[in-house]
Amino acid sequence: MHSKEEILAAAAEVFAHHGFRGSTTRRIADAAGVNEITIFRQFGSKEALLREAMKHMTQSVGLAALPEPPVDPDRELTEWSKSFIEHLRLKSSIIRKTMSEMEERPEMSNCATHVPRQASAELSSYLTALKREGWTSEKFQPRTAAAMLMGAIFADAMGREMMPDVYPQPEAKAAQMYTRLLLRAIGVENGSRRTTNKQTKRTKQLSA
Amino acid sequence: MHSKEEILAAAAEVFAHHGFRGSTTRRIADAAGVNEITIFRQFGSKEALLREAMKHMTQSVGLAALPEPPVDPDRELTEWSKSFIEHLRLKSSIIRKTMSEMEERPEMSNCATHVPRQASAELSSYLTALKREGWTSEKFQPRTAAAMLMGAIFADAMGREMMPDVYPQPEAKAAQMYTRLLLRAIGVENGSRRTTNKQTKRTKQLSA
DNA sequence: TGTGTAAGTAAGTGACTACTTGCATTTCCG
DNA sequence: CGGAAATGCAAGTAGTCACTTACTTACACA
Repeated sequence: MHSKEEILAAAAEVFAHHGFRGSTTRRIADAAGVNEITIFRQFGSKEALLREAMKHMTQSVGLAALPEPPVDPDRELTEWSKSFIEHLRLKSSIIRKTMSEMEERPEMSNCATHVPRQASAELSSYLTALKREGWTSEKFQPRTAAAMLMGAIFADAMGREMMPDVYPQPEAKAAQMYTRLLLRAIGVENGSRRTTNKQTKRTKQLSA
Repeated sequence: MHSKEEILAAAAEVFAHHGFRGSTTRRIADAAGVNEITIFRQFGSKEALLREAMKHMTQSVGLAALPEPPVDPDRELTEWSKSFIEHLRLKSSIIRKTMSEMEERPEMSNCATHVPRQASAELSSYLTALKREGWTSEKFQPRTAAAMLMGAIFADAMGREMMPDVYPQPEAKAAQMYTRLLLRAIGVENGSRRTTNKQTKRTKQLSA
């Protein structure tokens, strides 16, 4: 009974280091401190185990929330970016493996898209709110701006280890620097609102 | 003799689809229309073959050049971004595989970092030139801005296939949209220079 | 005390892997 | 034409892979 969780954790760990083909049932069993047979009795096959391990892992992810409506865009977005980059860095190995496996094992990576999809939706709606509430002075598509910030953060988290000289220093400030650039791109400055009377009816109702 | 090139091409193709462990010598030989033994006689081992295939492939990459000094930043940067994203999309499979293999086979991915490193260096120096020549109105670190644009483009090229709804539409305009956002972030507008007397001595000499 | 269930041990199956050996065939070039 | 180099074919080696079978041990619970 206790072994099921351990096997799932071990499978995720081994997969992160060696990919699907490198995740032999022997290695997973050793990592879990369990007999190889137990794996087959509990999960039926290597593929079923790794599928379940994937599902199990994506459930326990929590991202910093973005407030609705925005109050302090610079602070809020920076915090969000930091928590996002931290998450990506922690899981960078497993993300790289999953991405490389997506053509041969689409079900696995489909389940892995859940976190970035949700992050993208939240960020997009936050940027839409910024626009609606009059914080921005430039025209932009929220989805494009969101993809740009998330893309910069993603690439940093994936590539810095391999090419440290390409990414900004210090590593700890990178999320903040990308966030500042994005805010300037959409015309948000100094934490002050451009206009205050741009709220929609719905928003007025909500804040009333 | 003629088979050597075909084997290298086939190896790259198979590696792009199946990764290192999935690139069996049998599969590569079949893809190249060659007997499996020929591979061992020509390259000695599977690892040596894939190493050579990697080197062979990275040599034939050409990126759009960025002029020095900048003349029309919007046009030039957009063209550069387009050629960069096109290159990444063409090679997205092999890039994903190489990235996922970097922990287990560092030599291979070290050779793969050559293109992005060079692109980063060129873009950074172009952005530095923009600053020096007075095109920009905002403070920024060239390397950070370069990482942001390249990161957005990279993430788009890697992830759009898996999550099309997260990235801007239409696909063909994505590079341009990221470029515009970056130019606004660093304060370049309308193709007009902010100041004209900010040139350094060296630049004046060159233009004389 | 007896029974069911989860776990372990030992051994093995067939398929696939990288790689080798020995020999026949083709291709090219002087 | 002659000889060397490149390539193909058949067979095989030693190892690993996922997965199975048959049997044993440990423990919970009634």
